[in-house]
Amino acid sequence: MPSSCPECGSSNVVEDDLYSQRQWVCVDCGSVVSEGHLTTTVSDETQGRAVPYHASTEVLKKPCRNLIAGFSRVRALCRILRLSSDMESAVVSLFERAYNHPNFIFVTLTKKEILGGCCVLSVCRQCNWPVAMGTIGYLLGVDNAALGTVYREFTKALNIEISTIGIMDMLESFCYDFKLGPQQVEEVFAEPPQRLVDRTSALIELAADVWIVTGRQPLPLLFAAVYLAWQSLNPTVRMKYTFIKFCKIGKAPEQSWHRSRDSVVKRLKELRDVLCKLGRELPWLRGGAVEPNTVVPLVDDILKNRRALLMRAVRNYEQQLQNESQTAQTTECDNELSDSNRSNSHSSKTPELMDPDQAGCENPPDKEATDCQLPPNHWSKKHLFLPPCVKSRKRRRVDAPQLEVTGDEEISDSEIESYIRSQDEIEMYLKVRKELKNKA
Amino acid sequence: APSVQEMVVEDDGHEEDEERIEESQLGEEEPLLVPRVKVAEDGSLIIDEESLTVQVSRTKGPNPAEDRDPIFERGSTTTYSSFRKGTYTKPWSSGETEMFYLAMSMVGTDFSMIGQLFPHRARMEIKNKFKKEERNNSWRIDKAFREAAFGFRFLQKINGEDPKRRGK
Amino acid sequence: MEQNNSLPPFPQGLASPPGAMTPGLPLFSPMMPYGTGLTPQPVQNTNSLSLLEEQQRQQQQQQQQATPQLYHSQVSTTTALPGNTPVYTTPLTPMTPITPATPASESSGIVPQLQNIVSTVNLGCKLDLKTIALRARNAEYNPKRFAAVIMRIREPRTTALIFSSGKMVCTGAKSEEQSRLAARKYARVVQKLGFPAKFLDFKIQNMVGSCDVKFPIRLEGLVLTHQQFSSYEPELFPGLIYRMIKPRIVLLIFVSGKVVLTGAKVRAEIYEAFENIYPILKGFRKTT
DNA sequence: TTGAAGGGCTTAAAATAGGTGTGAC
DNA sequence: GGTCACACCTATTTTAAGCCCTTCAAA
Repeated sequence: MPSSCPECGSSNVVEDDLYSQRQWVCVDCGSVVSEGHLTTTVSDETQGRAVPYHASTEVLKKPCRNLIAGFSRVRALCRILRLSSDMESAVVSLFERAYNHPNFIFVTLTKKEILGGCCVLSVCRQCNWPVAMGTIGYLLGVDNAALGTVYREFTKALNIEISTIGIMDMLESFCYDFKLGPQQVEEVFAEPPQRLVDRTSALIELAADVWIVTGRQPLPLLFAAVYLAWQSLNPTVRMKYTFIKFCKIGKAPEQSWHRSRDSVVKRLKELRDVLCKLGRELPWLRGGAVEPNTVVPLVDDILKNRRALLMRAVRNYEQQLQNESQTAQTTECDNELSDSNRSNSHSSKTPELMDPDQAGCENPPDKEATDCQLPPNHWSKKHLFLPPCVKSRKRRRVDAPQLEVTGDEEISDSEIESYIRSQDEIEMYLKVRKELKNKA
Repeated sequence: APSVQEMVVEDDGHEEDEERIEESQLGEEEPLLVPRVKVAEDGSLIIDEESLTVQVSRTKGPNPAEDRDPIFERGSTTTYSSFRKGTYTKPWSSGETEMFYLAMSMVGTDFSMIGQLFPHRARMEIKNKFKKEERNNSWRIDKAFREAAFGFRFLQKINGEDPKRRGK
Repeated sequence: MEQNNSLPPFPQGLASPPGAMTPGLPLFSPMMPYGTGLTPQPVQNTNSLSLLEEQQRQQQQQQQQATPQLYHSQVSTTTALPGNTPVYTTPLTPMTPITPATPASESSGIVPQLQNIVSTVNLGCKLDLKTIALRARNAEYNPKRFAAVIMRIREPRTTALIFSSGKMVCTGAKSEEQSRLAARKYARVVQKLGFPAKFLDFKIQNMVGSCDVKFPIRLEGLVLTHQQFSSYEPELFPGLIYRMIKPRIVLLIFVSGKVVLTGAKVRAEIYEAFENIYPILKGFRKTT
């Protein structure tokens, strides 16, 4: 039995028949220890290894410390994320491949560690094991952007099949994360997980249909959908509980939702708005107002009939549009084509956009907030359901008219001289710089 | 011995500190919820013994992953990281904005020096302010540039009397 | 001085936007039609398809078939006349059935707008950056932070990085000509400061364009059928990153229908890339 | 307590280049 | 241990939409 871990020196090495494989594991760093050294590389994983790294002859000598450290780190990650031994083997093998890939030889140690996380993520995705990218980043202690950058390089370099875990893959496990069993919460809060899963799925499907999913982070949306689902399954009691209270009732760890509260709230608003649009189509509600704060009790009915309601809502909307345009006819139509986008004989001059506040204008143009609204015939007006970013356009960029130049224009001396400091200015500049230096 | 994790800590040790606090707090309240990690003094990542024990005992039975039962233990798979480096800029007061334009007319587009004139503003904040003003009030930027001489005289004045005084 | 004044202003080969520069003439795309085999197409190669891939492909094909691409608000495009005259009416009913996607030879009628040009030029002499920073009002120099002088001019509104080697990078212009004019102005400023600056090897290094296809796009569908070109990680970035092989252009595609194109050396590449992507995007519009 | 608003970050491309991280030999 | 050959930080521009943070105003 190994007395200590060769990696971190800890004596906290335990026998572990995990996954019916008898092995010694360092509890502190996750290294798998055997006969005093690491049983690194799953060489039996016949995964067409490009480089037979330090051939099996000199295992102890060559693998540099960072590779060994990397192995224990990826193994630790695998254990934390409860990967099977097969998956862990695949991860380790993949990591060795990635570590020795020419693209990653000279990269920083940080990047090499992130590489380990990428291997875990990649294997998880291929096995449909629901792990968010953010989780890996959290465990590695790196920001998501860094992880994402390395992940892209990694998949490219190793020709890894890009397989994204969709929001639906995450949904079921996500719902089960909430502790809403009858033993865990008051009876009125309790909810069988499967019921929650079913309703949340329906909500997410609806959300996808009406463009709330695309381009958005999955987890805030899941939080919003689960919360709405939970409320709608017993509206009379649960409607008064805010999202945060729900998280506390369901014992969701605060760090999982705290930072994304704002996004969750935005998704909630979007979901409720959509539910309202559908709720208003319910025949038996004729005349009754459906507002975001009262729509939750209708969710059951809405989801049961969502396909029909969706079609009805769209049909009615289009009919209404048609009526409006017929009455308002005659007027000139559709200025879509005049958008800066469209073909113009002199594209860069877009005469419609003649900017009043050109250079040389002394006074504030005080036109300022000209167009915060969409043009009356914007294409988005033709559809009831569109990505929110289309409907809520912020101020249209008033692109200043671009000077049409040949590039060979005369350049006046005076213009150039306006960029040059006079002798007095230079002296003053030096003086100020010196004083700032002294103060610092 | 230089290890991978040490390098990481050097990179963003500050944020690591914050997370460390969060984690230890969490560990105390909900031992079974999440398989936990401890961050050692050297910054290395260590599996919490207790959660490892739990894990081992649970995996004695049929293996979840091998059974392809995604409902089994889900733990922290949905935990979000967000070690994001956000830099918050305090809003510019109108007085401060005036001083920004004054500084512009004095030293031009030397944002580093302007940053030194504004002790509580980093160089990047000055640059972002410039970009924003250029977008929304380009006429003022132009004006500041044209009035460079005036700014220069003003600088002479405040520099001679009290170079320390500035908008803040 | 202006040694190169007599050079053709735009030696890269002038490319008209498809249908844009020829008022009165029918739209015609000077670019290769799609389906030449040179442009990225939905994954068709059968070699090395994993089981998963195969499944995804089949799913996608089903999805595409089920996707009603029959409703569109697009009308037969005519040349836009100068002066904003609306030239067509949107049909009152947007339910006009059309032939399914990929009308290979039809132009989109949309012209990407150039947003940013990056160019380089060699001033051909060693420069003392401290002197430049001291004597130019529009300059900034922090050798500790960055080894170049950052200089800005007001017209064309651009920024330049000037290195002690004499090499210069000019950014921010919205056309090739603007970029060249700006670069010449920077060179003049340097000359005025007493350096024997020349104007050698001016070159456009990168162009960024953007436009709007005016319909929403199912990015999750696009990433499945074009996975070899696409990266879509909504956890990290809301847009889909599409790396087109020919022309070698990277596109950022957003659910809103907005598209950013970058990586071009000449504007024709921007136009060509957009004409390539447009019929693909049309296959993923599906509004509710 | 809740939201709204505003600012700055994320992604892509490309050149420029010194100083330094990184590992093989 | 020095050389070599990479990586990769600082910086510049520009668009897209989302996220995440702070501040401030109504309930």
